[in-house]
Amino acid sequence: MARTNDDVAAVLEEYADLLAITGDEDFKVRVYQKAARSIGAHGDDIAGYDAGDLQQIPNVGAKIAAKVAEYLRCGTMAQLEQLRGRIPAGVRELTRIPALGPKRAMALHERLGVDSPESLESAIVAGALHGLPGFGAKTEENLLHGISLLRDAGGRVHLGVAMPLAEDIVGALESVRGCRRCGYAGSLRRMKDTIGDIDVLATSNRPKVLMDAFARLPQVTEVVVHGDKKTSLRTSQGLQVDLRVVPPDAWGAAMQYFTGAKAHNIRTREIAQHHKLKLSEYGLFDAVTEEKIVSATEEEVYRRLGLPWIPPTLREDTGEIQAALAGELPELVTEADVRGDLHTHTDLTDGHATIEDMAAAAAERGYAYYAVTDHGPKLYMQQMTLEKATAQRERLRRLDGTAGVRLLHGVELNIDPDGEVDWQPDVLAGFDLCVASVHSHFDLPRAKMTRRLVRAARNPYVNIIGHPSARLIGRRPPIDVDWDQVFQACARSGTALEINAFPDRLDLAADLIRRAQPYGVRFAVDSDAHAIGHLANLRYGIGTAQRGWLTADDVINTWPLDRLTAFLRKNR
DNA sequence: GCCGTTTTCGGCCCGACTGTTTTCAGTCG
Repeated sequence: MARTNDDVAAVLEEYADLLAITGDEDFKVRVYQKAARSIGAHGDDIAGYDAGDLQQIPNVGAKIAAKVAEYLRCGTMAQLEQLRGRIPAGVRELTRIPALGPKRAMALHERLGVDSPESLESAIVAGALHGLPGFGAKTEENLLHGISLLRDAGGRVHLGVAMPLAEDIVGALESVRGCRRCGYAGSLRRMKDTIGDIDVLATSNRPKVLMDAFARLPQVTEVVVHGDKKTSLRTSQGLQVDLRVVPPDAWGAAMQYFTGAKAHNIRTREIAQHHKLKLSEYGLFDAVTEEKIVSATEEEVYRRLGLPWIPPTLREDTGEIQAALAGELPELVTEADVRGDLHTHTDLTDGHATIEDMAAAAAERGYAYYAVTDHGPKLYMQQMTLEKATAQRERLRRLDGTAGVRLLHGVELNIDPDGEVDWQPDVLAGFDLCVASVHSHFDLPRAKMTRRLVRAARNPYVNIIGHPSARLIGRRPPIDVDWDQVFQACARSGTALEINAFPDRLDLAADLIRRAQPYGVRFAVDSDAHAIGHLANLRYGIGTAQRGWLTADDVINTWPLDRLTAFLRKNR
């Protein structure tokens, strides 16, 4: 969450990796990994913590607390430096090669002096691995392949890439004979903003038929592993897709198992252990008799662990287990709660559809209200003028009410570097709502950037800050802002923060949403649609809102129109 | 190295697949 926590988590992970490489005991490695996760997930910034405070964090004992306190004080830890001295950074890099872990990375380093993926490649080509125990011909081949994969690693993709691919694959598998149920799990079901691989789950009594069909899908470029229960393949985008097939009555247990983040699963399995139970993808079993207790549905599995069903979007081990135990899980906002979209475009500026077509599509989606918010004149290439905006308003008023949708006339203003927007108050007052967004000058220093957003939020006519961090996933980092100041300003002035549902934005991001919510900030989950097809992206925004633990009450476009219009008047 | 609703000692999440093994270690998720 907070920056310091991430730094410390990364340092502890590095320490754990180096311990594993040096062959230290497994449980010790796991303990540092566990502590790293706990600190990474810890709600408060630990920057000012002393060793005593640190020990209050789960899985942080006296020894780790001392090391972290040392790191907070000096910027490093003596013991980490010691390991770094023994193990070149390139050796840790070796473990990023698929199928090469700490043990064999160390063997390569000790026996052959290999200290980077590049030097491993040379060693293999030179035949230096011949005769090295545990490294046969097939392994050499796999390592060379792994190094080339690492070199042009596509990395993670956003939801807009992963979701359609997963839905295509699920659709194809559902039509295979013998397939009972099929669905995606993993980070995709959790609606994480980026996806490293796609996990697909199916039930069948004839797994082999399904596995073979999976391996023959047209998107496949490489079959990585191929078994009866698990098959992994790589697609042309370089994305790995795993298919797991379990017996039909294990659907719930398997879904539970393959949906949660690793940390969430470890927590649930630990809870099972405490109850003298064993939890796996096949079910919840009595640890002693091995007798199966439940497996058919996720609800049963959670219930038997003493927990309510936990929505997939919360399964990150960032407090949801404690909340579930305390009966304090939020009632998350869902797509069904949404009554309208408050940020959309038409072909008057950079949209692709007419105002009539967009409004009809909004009606089709069952919205009660719908805002058209084309760009203001300060985004010069859009050639907007006050005359055009006025003409659009008249056209929209004539359409208003058709098919039962209340049409709102809005605008997406541009926030300039000083926090000023396109028009003066007399013009802004003519709009039903104003979205204001940053579209340029992304590199201002933090203080200036913060002042810019705070000023925009305090503008009595600005109702929503659009895509607040201006990030583009994988292409542009978020702007540097003191978010707490912005959250405070938004809460006080009655300005909502947008959760822009465009899959390469998902902005505000879930961790910042969760930080903003306690300030009393309201949110608008908007599609920012530039075409009819984009309206359906809203689901990604809702997933992000859920990951930020939001309820429908936190989201202004779930409100009835009268409550929304009261909010839009701000305190004017 | 951490932790405790059988434990202050003795445990530590679980299972699948591959490759090099002749029964299993290493890796992955």
